[in-house]
Amino acid sequence: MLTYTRNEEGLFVCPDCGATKKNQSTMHYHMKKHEEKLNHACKVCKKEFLQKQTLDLHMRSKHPDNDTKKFKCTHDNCDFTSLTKGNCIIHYLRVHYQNEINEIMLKDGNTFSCIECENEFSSSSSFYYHCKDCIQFEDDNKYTKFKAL
DNA sequence: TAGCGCCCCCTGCTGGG
DNA sequence: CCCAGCAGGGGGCGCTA
Repeated sequence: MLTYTRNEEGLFVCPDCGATKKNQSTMHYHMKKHEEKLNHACKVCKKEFLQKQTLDLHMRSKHPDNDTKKFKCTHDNCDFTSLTKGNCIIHYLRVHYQNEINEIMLKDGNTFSCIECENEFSSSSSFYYHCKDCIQFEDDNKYTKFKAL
């Protein structure tokens, strides 16, 4: 089995490809990819995934049971629900903060950039997700209050 | 060092209007 | 064709063995 080492900066170094990671768990995950030990298969449809969490998400979306959790949009009179908190945040900003976002969004072809922080994003989804850091909310913590149902 | 769980963030694809 | 939403991957953090 391969083992990783630390360099003089204290970073974890992959002996296989030389990649460096500052977090030990991240390097551990990286090493597993080299060893191809990340096969998580769905018991129902046999589909395979790299990560257990991805398998869990697949199970919740394709083979839901009574315990399946969803995140609900906290905006007044909005019934939107999503399997992931991230998607719920994107929905919340895209739909309910459209005006605020339009003020800071600069679209150039398929590239979305933020005039507040000058970051660029390759998709609208990632731009909207990013906007939670650049937009002034009426209720600062509202987007963090999405409840798992 | 190894293993696990949980989370955030980003991305690409898809389906509906 | 565009956009909202879905679903998957990468990696960070914390904890325990």
